[in-house]
Amino acid sequence: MIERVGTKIRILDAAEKLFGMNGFEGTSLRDITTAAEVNLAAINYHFQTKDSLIDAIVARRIEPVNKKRFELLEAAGPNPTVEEILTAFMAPVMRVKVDAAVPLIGRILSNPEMFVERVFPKHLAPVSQRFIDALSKALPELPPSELLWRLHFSVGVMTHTMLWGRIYPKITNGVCDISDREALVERTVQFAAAGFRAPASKGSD
Amino acid sequence: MIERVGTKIRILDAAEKLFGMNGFEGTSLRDITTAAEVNLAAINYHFQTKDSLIDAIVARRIEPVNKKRFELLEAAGPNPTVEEILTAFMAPVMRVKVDAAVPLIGRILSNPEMFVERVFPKHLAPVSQRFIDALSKALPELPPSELLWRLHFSVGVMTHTMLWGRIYPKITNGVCDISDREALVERTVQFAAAGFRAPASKGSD
DNA sequence: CTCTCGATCATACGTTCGTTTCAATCATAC
DNA sequence: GTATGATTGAAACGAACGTATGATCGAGAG
Repeated sequence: MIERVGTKIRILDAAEKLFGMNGFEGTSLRDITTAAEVNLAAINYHFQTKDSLIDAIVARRIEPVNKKRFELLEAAGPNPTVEEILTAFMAPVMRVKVDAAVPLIGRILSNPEMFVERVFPKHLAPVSQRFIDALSKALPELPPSELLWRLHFSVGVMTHTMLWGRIYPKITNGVCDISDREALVERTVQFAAAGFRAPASKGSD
Repeated sequence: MIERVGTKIRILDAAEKLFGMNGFEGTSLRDITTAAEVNLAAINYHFQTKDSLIDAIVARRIEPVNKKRFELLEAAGPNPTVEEILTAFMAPVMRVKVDAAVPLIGRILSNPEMFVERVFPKHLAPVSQRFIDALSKALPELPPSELLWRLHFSVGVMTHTMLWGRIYPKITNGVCDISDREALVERTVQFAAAGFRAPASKGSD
C-alpha cells in the first residue's frame, strides 16, 4: 500500500508550488486540489477560506526563517559587522530548502497589499526592529532615515532575486542562475553591504 | 460645456491608476469603466481585449522612459561613470511625472511572467544591452556575470522602491516617502553604485 | 433633409471563481 | 457487532469575470 501523506499537507505543498509559479490570484482552488489530488471541498474543510490557506502557507515558511535569522544574529556576537547582520537577515531566506518556496517568498514580498496587512504585522515587525537596531549600532554615523532606506533597498535586492530566479536565466542565456544558494548569499550581501557603507546622500536628515 | 477628454484616454488613465493600486488581476474591466465613467463595452471597442489594454498602458509609459534613458546616457559622453550610467538607467523611471504610473511600473517589473513574455522582448532588450555595454566599459575588471548580477540587483532596488513607495511609509511612521523624486534618484544611485564597486565575489567566473 | 459610419449604450452570453451543502465513507471506541 | 465523530465525495450555489451582440446616438457630407 502506498503511503499517502495527509490531505492537509498535500494541499499546502501543491498550493505553495502553484502560488509561487502563477501568483495568488492566478491560482484557483481547483488548480490546487487537482494538483494535490484531493477533493475541492477539502480546502474549505481544512482551511475555511482561500485567504486562510495563504496565511497558513506563509506562516509555514516564514516562521523558521525568522527563527534562523535571530539565531544567526545572536551567533555573530554583541557587535556584528554589516556583512554579518545582512547575512543573518538574508541567508535564511535564500537558503530555504524547498525549491517551490523560493518563488513563493518572492510573491509574498512583492505583494504590498497582502504584505502590509497580513504578513508584516504578524511575522516581520519584531524582526525588522531588531535588525534596524543592529545596523544602526554597526553604522552609527549613518542617519536613521538613510539606514531605513538602505535596508529597504536591500530587501529589494533580495526579493527581486528570489522572484526572478526562475525567470532571469531565460533572458540572459543562463547567467544569473540561483541554484547555488551560497554564492547567491555572498553576492547579495556583498552588494548590499557596499551600498550601506556608501557616504550618506546630502538630502538625508 | 465641460471639456470631456476622449474615452480612450479616460480608459487608459483610469486603468493605469487601478492596475497600479490593485494589480492586473485584481482590477476588473468593470472597475475600470466605472472609474473612467465610460461604458463597459468601450474597452473592447477601443482595445479589443484586456491584455491589449495592458500592453497599451505599458507602452505609453515605458517608451518615453526608454527614450530619456538613451538621451541621458548619450549626454554623459563617451566614457560615463558608473553613477552617470545608473542615473541614466534609473532616473527616467523614478522621475515619471504621473503619480499613478509609479506603482504601475512597479507592478510591471514585479510580474515576471508578463514581463518576460510581453515587456522585455518588445521594450527592454535593446535598452539593457546598451547599458550592459556601458557598465562593462566603466568597470572593465568586473567579471561579466557579476556585472549582470549587480545590474539585476539594481533593478531590484529600483523596482522595490517604486512598488512599495505608496505603502512603505505606513510601516515606518512616515519615513521612506518617495515624493521627493530627485532625492530618491540620488539615494538609489549611490546605493547601487557602491554595490557595483564592491570587490567581485569569489564565485564569479 | 438624408445617409453614413464611428462611437456609445444596455444587455446578455458562457465561463470560472470561492464557497456551501449534504450524503457517503472511514477509523476508532464501546 | 454498532455508534460516533472526523474526513472525503459529488454536485451545486450565486457572484464576478472577460467578451460579444445589436440597437442607438451624433456629427459631418452630400
